[in-house]
Amino acid sequence: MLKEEIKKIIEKSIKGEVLNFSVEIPSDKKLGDYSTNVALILTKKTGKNLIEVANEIKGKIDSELFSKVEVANGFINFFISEKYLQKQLQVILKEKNKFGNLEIGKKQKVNIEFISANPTGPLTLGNGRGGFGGDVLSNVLAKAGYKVSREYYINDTGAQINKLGHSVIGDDEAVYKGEYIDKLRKEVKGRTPQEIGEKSAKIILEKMIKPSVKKIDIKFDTWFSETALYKNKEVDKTIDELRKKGFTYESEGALWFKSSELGDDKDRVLIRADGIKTYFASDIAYLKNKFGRGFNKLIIFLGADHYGYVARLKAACHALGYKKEDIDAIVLQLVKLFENGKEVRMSKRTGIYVTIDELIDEVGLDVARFFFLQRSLNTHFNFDMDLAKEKSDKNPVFKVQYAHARICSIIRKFGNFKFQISNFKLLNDPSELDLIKQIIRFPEIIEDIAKDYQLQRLPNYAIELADSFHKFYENCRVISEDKKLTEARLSLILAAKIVLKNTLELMGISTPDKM
RNA sequence: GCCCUCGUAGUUCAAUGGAUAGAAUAGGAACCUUCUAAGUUCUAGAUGUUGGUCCGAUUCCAACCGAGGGCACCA
Repeated sequence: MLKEEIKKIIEKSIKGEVLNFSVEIPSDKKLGDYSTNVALILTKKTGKNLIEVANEIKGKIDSELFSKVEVANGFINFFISEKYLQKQLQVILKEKNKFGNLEIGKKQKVNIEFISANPTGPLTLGNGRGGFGGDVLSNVLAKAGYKVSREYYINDTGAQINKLGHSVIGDDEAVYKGEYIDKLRKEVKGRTPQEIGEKSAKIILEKMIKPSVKKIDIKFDTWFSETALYKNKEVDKTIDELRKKGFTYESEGALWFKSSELGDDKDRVLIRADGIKTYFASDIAYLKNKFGRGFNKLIIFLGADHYGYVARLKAACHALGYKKEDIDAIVLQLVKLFENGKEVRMSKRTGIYVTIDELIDEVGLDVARFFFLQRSLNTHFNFDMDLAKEKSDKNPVFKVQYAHARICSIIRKFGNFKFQISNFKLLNDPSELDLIKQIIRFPEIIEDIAKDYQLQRLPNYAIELADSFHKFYENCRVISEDKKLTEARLSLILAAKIVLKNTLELMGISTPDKM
């Protein structure tokens, strides 16, 4: 990666100094393609004159990578040489859809658990947010060299299921409402609320949740049932282990976990006084089960309303002898629903919600994915269906897809060709070089997301890449009388196509050949 | 009361402590005889408040104001 290479060159020129400097892309193109603050940091440490230090470092930098190195305002700015950029095209055309594959994951096994909505009703907007996030993060981590497994945890036993049973029966303990409950009432027969609840949960999972998951194009490797943890006695075994290790105590008839000793703000009940095990008990067993399957890292998507869970999960993790750092909890803020400018409280219990299916039917999957992914997961999200519908035709995803379609159209028109590396030196129009600069950023985007999970980098990058292509398209005609130039430009747009496709596919968005 | 998240153009969102705060939409003005105008070019417009740290703060710290969430023998 270019950024890494530049960093190494700088480190060489300041040998002996260990500094936490950065290399970044400046906001203004006039300030170079990449820039470093190393002189500012070094000056602060040594107290020497800034300009002198910067020039001294600049003097030691000698690389074919740069056409120009400048000192300005204490920053050292690098201008990438045309030769280097032209050479990169070859790399992309050779690697094709493998371009951007990284090895930072070192094939470590990662388990990503997301959605995991209770089987008590349809998937809603919030589940969509988590669903797209989990799916795309999985894609990115896989690209970064991790072995990724997608998992959906089904809470198919316990209090919620009992309440579902009551709701289907329609007695005074009913909590869930909606058409699907009325439908289940006609279909499901059973002796007890528990039995009816369990049967209903199965139907909801198979007939509602799984089809919705398929509709938003997510494939889970594992659908993990909570009931299985009880059947295999894993919950009991886990509680025993905690007991033996001295992390539990009895009080007022209940069994408690000493989570407060491990970073949580209070202790938590594992077995209630009435003998019923809490969800937390099975969640610990589930945690142990996941580590037991050999995962090096667990990523868990949680809604903000489950935020309090993070501390106790980490406490449990520690108690069982695993490292807290091996669990990454991603908390996503809730989606608020607006209608006609007013907030409407979403709740499965009141029957007021927007389902995933409705969203996809209204705006389409590509728009929905792009729309959700553009927002950071920890920002509060106000969703207005009318507004979303109105704006969906103007969603920037189309601009990105359009760039891909335009490229396909040109290639269709010209037909097959073989690229000649020697022709790449003809690519020296500013818009051509800009496009190459955008294209080669792709691996850096993957790396950044793999590190900080900020998925919105992906749609943002996609827009910038598409913009660069469209500008190139306006400035340079691909198919012309000049055979060599035509071939060079065809090579360029082919490389752009590869990266556009890679980017869109990571987001789970289609790549149309025609629009 | 304690804890977490958020507050940026009219609107919806970006911005590893960096230079003139970016996009997209909505507004104003241009560009199709030329590989797709779902595009391009120009224009106007924003960091809740008050302090602090720093050469430099949207970013870190403190307080305040506003919004959401969490602090159960609920999930």
